[in-house]
Amino acid sequence: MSDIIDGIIERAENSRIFRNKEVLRPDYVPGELPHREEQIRRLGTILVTLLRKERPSNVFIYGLTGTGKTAVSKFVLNSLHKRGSNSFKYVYINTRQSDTPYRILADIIETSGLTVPFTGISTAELYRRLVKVVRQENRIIVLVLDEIDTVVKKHGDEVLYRLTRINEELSTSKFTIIGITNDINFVDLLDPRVKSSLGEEELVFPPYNASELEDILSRRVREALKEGTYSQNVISLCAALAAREHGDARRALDLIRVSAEIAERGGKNQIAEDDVYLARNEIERDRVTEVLESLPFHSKLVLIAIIKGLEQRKQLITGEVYDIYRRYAKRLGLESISQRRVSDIINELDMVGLINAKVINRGRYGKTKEVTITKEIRDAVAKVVINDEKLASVWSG
DNA sequence: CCTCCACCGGAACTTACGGAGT
DNA sequence: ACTCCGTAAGTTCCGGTGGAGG
Repeated sequence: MSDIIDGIIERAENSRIFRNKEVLRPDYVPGELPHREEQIRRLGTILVTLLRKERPSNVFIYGLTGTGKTAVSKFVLNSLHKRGSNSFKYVYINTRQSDTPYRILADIIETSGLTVPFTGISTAELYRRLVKVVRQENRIIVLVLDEIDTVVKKHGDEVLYRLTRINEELSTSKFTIIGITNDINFVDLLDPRVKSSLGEEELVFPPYNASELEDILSRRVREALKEGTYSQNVISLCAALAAREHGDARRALDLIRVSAEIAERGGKNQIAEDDVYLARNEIERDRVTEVLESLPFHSKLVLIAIIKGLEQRKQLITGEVYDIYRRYAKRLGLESISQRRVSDIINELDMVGLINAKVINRGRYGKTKEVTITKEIRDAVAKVVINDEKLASVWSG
């Protein structure tokens, strides 16, 4: 057994291309963040008061995915923590993973070493426990809520309101909240009280342009890959492809990492431009696979109905999707879901980026949603679907 | 200018489940 | 044993609604 692992490690150590793969992973916080100096300075200025044990203002951070919001926040907080670890503690929570008030509270409490039952206890009780825990901490707690828009969209802003109000129940311990969002319009959903309290300070992260991305990649790659394994053309290509996606640095890093993996698997010593294109497809396929597997059965069936329907017609509307879905469900001997639910599923599929759905008005012929899908995703779905017996039978039959 | 289609989408409720507290 | 709780998936009910066609 262990020799299998040894073999893998050995091969990893003897990599032809990688020097340190970690550096290219999305959650890696680099020692330098080029082109984000301004944001670092501003966030740092807001948060230095932590070292004097004073509560900093709450901060709101806007910016699209892969513009360095999370990295800068972690970077600044880590740096300050090194200089005064007793004066504050910080808790990072991604609200995409912890997407309910209950989970958020549980996560905060758990950072103090206590365990909280997964379920069974009321949220109100959790607030009580939180206050108790925080009181014992006796220092400032910086709460970083990443992708804060996802909770608010699902569960409203009450959690935020209550968290900002916790300060009033405390004497020595204080909460500071850093809210990170990539949806700029999201503040409009907030209660004015929450809005003003949370937005004491605001920071905007603009997207990187192609040359900035190229610079970022070049620096990272120097650490991550061995010399002579990559050309400037390959870097430029990754940067250009990522720049097309609104300047997403995460995407650029993924591209170069997967390109390197592909080159390595092919036994090559150098990354070619073709590897980058292959990487792009592979990333897409992996994403689709992951999303698809986490979907409930009926959602998958609706997706197949959409794909199959689009093979017949140029465009599809909700009613047509529902009809096709119903036929499939019947063929499988399953009870159908309501059209209302299918409408929601279409929205969900749109949200995770598997399809495009947009509401259209066809005057006399009603208001509905028009659904489309890209060829890449259709192909990726086709490859995943054959692993499920039921789905495969519908797919081919 | 009005009608009316084919849905949209909010809200409240249901069911099934795993677990807590007492 | 019994009651209470959150989550996930789904249902029922129902008030909108943009614009082509009369």
